[in-house]
Amino acid sequence: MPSPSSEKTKLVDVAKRAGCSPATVSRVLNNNPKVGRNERERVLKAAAELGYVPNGSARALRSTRSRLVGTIIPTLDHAIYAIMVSGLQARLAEGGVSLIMNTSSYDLNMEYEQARLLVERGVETVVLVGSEHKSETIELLQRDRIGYVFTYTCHATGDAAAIGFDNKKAGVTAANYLHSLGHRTFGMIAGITNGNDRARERRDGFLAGLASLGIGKESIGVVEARYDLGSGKQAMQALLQLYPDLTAVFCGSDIIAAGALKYCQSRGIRVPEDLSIIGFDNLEIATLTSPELTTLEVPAREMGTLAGEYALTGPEERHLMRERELDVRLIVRSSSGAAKSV
Amino acid sequence: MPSPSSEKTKLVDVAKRAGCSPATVSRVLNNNPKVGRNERERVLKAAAELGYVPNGSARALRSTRSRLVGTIIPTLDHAIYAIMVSGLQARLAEGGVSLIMNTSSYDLNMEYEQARLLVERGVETVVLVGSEHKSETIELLQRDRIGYVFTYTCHATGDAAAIGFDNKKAGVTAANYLHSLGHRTFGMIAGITNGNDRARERRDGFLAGLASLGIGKESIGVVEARYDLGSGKQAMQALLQLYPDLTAVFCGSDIIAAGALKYCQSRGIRVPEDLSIIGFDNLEIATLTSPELTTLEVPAREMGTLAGEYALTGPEERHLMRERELDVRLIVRSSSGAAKSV
DNA sequence: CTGTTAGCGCCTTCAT
DNA sequence: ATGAAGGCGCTAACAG
Repeated sequence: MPSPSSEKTKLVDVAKRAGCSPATVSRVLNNNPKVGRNERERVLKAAAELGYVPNGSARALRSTRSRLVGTIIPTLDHAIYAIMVSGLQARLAEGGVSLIMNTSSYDLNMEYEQARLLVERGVETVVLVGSEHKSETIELLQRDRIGYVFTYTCHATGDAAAIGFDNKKAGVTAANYLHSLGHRTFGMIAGITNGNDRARERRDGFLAGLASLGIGKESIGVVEARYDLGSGKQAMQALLQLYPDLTAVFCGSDIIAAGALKYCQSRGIRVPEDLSIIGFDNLEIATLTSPELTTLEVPAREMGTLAGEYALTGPEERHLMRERELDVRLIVRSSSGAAKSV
Repeated sequence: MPSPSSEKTKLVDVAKRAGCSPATVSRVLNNNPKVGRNERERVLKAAAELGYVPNGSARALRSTRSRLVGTIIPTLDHAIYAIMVSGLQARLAEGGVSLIMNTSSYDLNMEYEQARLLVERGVETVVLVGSEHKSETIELLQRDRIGYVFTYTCHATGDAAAIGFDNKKAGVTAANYLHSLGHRTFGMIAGITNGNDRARERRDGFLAGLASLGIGKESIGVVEARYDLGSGKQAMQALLQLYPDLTAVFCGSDIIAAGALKYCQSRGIRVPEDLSIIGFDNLEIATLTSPELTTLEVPAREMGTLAGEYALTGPEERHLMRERELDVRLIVRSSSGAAKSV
């Protein structure tokens, strides 16, 4: 026989020590109100003395409540997602729920695989980014009656809830702002739009906004870039090569904008005198560059917190939180300015 | 076509459809080699047709293999941790293991609570930051024979493995570098050292390095700051107020350095002409500032990847990876320069 | 190679 | 308000 101290203590052990039945211990642990005060205290004491830690798997198996939530984000390398997850995790922890975190590398097939894993782990809710997903992913979730929320978008579809903002509207805001500064020739460095509805909608919103201001396609150049500094630089170079006349550039993220800015500085293009650049996200980096970046603020942490709130809300009351649109504020700093008068 | 039946399909259902016993299905699912090719294919086909997803809780309960790993980091808001987690998650995903992520807000008591939750979830390994933890936390893990790894440090203690770097050595490197530039009066903006062995060791290493170069305490000023831009600014202000003569400042992180730099710019202090500033981490932001930051590169992603590797390694072979010291490289950019000759 | 048997630790009726 | 008993879905023995 191994020494008794090396065996994991289980619920029965607590029951023995407290001199009651396993059922009573279980009730105490689950805050079942109909347990006498004496019993309750004896159980709690026994559990503490034994250093009892319940077995989550057994609990989940028996009760079908796993107290697990999953999230699949494109990447943790970009603060915009890390911060959302930060808010999500913090809120879930308050409710005693654990978060399983996965990344998809912006690949919807990979997202599906990760979703399968989450279902296997028995998560009760899945927090997704954007509203574009493989139909298999959605079907998988629906089949197992797992709740799911889209973030970074406010379009709820099917059983999904959505907690986010209107990317299209944000694009329009950027268009209006730059146009109001007198600009008439525009560039956009969008994120990769393939499989990314947020990037696509931002771009479409920007184009639609400009169109309704009477700006024709011939006055707008669009390129795409990955979300990193180097890609931002390259994209800016490509953009200026194709459209040398533009005086204002809207970037799909602050990282891209920072890269674009760096390129301009390396070529002696003055920002904002020669060229206005605005970003998207309002991350900490937006205030690190010189000039500081004008940008659109994305409520990343709040989306996470609210998604956590959603996950902690019982299935009955969830429908009340089906769609939540948060504001995207324009933050004016010094990377944007009036167009040079002709 | 998965049948639209509302009941969740379980292993027995797959067995029935494949015309074999549950045990065989289980074997196939677990890649047990002694299953005939025909059987295996029939099972796989049946599982796919039914859209079968195994129940992780039941598996974990029965087999004591949860395929779950947990991590507790101070915060996700700083890229240095987000990137480590990114590497960790990516490696674990390759092995079909899920990651439960928790944050402690640099609070060791909170870390303990989160550790309890992880134990409850049945994680097989816990990835921690630093080597300073409550004894209760360590005991908890040891009692349940859960493997644990320290990161951002290379001091393995007790049952812990360590995958990281030598913070003290890094501090010495900073001291040597700045001294070699001719500086003789130094400042340091350390991270909050309370409950943070990494911050403490960096500071101690810096001081020790200077001491062995013959620099007396009276020529060194030290303040502490939280890891954000604003705190960096304030700390720089405080430091210069207390020690107006210093010509070189070592910051505990790039964020702090960026804040310090911003403060200098706002006061017309030229960097590096009047003052050299160096950071720590080599995050993307280090190249966003003007001038770009000289800094010490922390192998954040690699630590995560290796910690994942450790977690995927069987208990028998783990001892081979008990201590792993990675290099911290000095990255010289333009925020540091020679001391003004007197 | 494949099937049968017996639980893993807990919660949840159903009794009392 | 408490106890007794059964089984959640799966896998590890053991047979054959």
